[in-house]
Amino acid sequence: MLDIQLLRKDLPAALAGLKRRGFDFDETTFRSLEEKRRKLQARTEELQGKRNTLSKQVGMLKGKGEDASAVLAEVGGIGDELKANETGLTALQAELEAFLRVIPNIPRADVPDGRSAEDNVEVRRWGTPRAFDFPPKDHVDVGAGLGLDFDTGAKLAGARFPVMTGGLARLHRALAQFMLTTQTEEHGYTEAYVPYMVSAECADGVSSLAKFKEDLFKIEGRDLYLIPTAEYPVTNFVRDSIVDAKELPLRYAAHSPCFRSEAGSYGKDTRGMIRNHQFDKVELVQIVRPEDSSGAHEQLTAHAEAILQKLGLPYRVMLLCTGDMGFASAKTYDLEVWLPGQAAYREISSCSNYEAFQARRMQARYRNDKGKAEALHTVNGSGLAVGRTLVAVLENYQDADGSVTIPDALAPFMGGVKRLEKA
RNA sequence: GGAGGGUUGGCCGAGCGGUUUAAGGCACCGGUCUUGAAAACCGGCAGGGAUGCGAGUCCCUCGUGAGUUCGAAUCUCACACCCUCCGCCA
Repeated sequence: MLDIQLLRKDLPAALAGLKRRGFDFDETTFRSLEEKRRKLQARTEELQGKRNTLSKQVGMLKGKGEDASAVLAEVGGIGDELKANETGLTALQAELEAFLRVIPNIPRADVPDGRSAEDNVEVRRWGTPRAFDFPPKDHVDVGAGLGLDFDTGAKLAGARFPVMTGGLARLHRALAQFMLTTQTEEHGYTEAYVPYMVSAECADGVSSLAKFKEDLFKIEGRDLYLIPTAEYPVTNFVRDSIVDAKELPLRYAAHSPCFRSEAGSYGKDTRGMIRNHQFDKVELVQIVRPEDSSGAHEQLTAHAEAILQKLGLPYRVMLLCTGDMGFASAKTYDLEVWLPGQAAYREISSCSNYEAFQARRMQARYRNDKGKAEALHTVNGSGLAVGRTLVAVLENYQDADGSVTIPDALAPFMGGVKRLEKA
């Protein structure tokens, strides 16, 4: 959520920022709501003040045993108008709040303008794609003989649910373990185990539930949603609280399954494990002072990159343009891993700085040096998406005979298994 | 599923219709004292909002929402959440 003070004090600046990402801000509605609110609030507070003053007089008169009927008659006349004003004001404020909560974040100045992924900017590249002396297969074909089974997944739950068995399932587990261990032991994150469902309130704290409800799986009859990423529960650790500045920065790494309805992506990436309803991810979350978020964002991105480097997977870092960023983000880097089967770089991690946008939505604050409660900044990113990393390993480490060599970094987690071979 | 208890500021905790503009303590900040620190003492200290150049003034908030009342943390109703015990159960 944007700072309403910013909209009140410098609307043109906010509008310019929103325009960069192609958001059509309804200025007429906003100005009209604000004007109505201002007038109604002033009148309501005036009446409330009057009622409070007179009621206190009643108490004083009665305390002294004097007659209060004149004051009672006066205050009685306020009742109806006050009631109507209060009701109207509450409704108006709710309307304003709802209006504000569907406005996206303003991009940072260093985010390039653009309309779509075409306009994203490559920041750096790591590794050299391997030269194959045979035509590399994609992960579906490589995995077919190794325990990757979409037919069984479809029988159990429908399309976009993978089943893995044997060494492949082990590799999947090893990847998650490797990521979590690296992030906690080498990069200083605190491991977190979290609920895989969150309330509507939490969901609306990290993104806009009103806007993106269709992307989530809802639990029938309950105010609970399956999490699309561990960012949802972890970021909400600080919801409705004022964190002691001494505790900052907070840094958490959480491994969880992620559930996404993928509504609107029909026909996209229907093959394989690129886009599924359920996948695992190790998520990195940093909760920091405002002045530290930019540095934390770079650092967290490097922490995600470290996983790809240790696995020897070539990748590039893309700075997303204004038109391709997520709703809540002020700046986002995507990591794209090289997939020989597609001969393309594909997203495997997304690292964003939300600045105070999420913190304001969830009332997450800290006490600054002046002793005032101030909105925190939140930064997060995948470190990494486990399913897509498995895809990258299968495709990059495949051999001509259909087997897959296990990257050295995974050795401690594979119990001596060095290669996955067809049964 | 059944029974009971609870929800007050950053934290703990008093308060059960009008000297509560929410006592007191802890934490935190500033000061006195001290070689320095601790202790002690003195002072400050909830959040959000309206308005004003400003000093300030005012409004809202005691889990949430309704209700009673001139006036509600306090009384009534509904709901949510937490805790304890019983049952069931990985």
